[in-house]
Amino acid sequence: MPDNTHRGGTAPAPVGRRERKKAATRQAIADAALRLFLERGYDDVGIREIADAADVSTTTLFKHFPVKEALVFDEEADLEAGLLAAVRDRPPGRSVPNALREHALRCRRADPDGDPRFAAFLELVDSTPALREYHQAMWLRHTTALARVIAEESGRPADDAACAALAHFALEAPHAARARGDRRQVIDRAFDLLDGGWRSLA
Amino acid sequence: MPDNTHRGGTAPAPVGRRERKKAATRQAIADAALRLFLERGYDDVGIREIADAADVSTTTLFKHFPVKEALVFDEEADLEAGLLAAVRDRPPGRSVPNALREHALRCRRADPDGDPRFAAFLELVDSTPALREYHQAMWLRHTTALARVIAEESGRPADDAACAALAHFALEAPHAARARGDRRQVIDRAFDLLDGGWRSLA
DNA sequence: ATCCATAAGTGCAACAACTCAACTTTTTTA
DNA sequence: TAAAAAAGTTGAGTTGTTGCACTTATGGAT
Repeated sequence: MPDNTHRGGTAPAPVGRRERKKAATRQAIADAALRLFLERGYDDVGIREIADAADVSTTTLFKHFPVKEALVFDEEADLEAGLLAAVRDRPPGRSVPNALREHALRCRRADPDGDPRFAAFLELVDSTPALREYHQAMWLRHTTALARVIAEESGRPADDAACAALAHFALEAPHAARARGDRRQVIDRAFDLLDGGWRSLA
Repeated sequence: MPDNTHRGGTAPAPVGRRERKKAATRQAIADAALRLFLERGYDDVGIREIADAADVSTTTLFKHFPVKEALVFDEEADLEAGLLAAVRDRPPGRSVPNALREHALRCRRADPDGDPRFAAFLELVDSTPALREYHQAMWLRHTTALARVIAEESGRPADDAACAALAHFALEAPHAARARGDRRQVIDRAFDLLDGGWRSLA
């Protein structure tokens, strides 16, 4: 039995008609959802309504997305690669924590010349508690992968406790700054803390 | 109008008959809930069932507890005092991060000679994702208070960004160690990181 | 002693998110 | 071309949670 069902890592090529159609419905659902959410707010749009708008039954909807929150983070699937690359491919001389700092600052910036839909998206997530929590939980799932890369880069054992701690803290840093006026400041101090501590490790 | 409705901080004295009865029903609900949860697991006990067991309507139940998870953390209300005290009253010469480390280690230890109901409680929380998350979110609500105390103790401005970062990380440390065999190790390394970083701050 | 505003509690119906089981249609592959 | 497999539908059910209209008890003021 030839296995053409798996998509090779980053390759987004849907091969059979089947998978193309599946991807299409999925996209239709996600699009309808995001449109409605942006129009009227996350909490004021029900599942049924989204399903109707995408011309799909609610059961079908839940076959594509496990929970309501997931409808929003459809595209945000592969940020892990970028995260790990930020550590691995950092300029020589830059410490691991500093590489993570730079990535954290670069990552969630609604830069003014990008398309405004992205800004609206960030605003939506940031202003909806359920989405914030879901996103953060999603983000933390990369902890072990990040810890492993840090271990490699610093010549420590793959399951080193210090690496695990650093990884977790680095991923939590943006969350620490939430709901404060001086987001940038807090993130900077947070990584100062981590950088100093990391250096002081034997 | 005399105000006898407020309870002075830590004073658990219900004065009027009314408040006594209210506290009684609340207790009855919480007891029934915890008993059922321990018997059959959190997810396999419904709200209606708990309400029945406590001989109360579901509406009444939700007037005492905002969400299902809150039924479990009835007594765990005032841990903040202990947390802040651990920083303020630390032995002379001990750094703030180290005081927090000690508190973290002391706090969530199901010490073997305590009553086994507490151990069962910890096991329940630890094995139920919904409860873990709720508990962590609850715990993080002390961030600002902790940050303020740290600021006082270290002669920094009350809203200092570094203090906010340290406070958040300290409260996250136990969470970082979750789902790992070497909890103790990770917590220790985490606070090593914070201690080293904190010293290296100008 | 009594009256009344208020708060606790009830019953019931509803909603939203999600699940389940049985069934139809389409596509793949053997 | 037949059959295995996957996508989708339908419809009814479960669970946490809320709203509404209503009763009962309590405590303070008259």
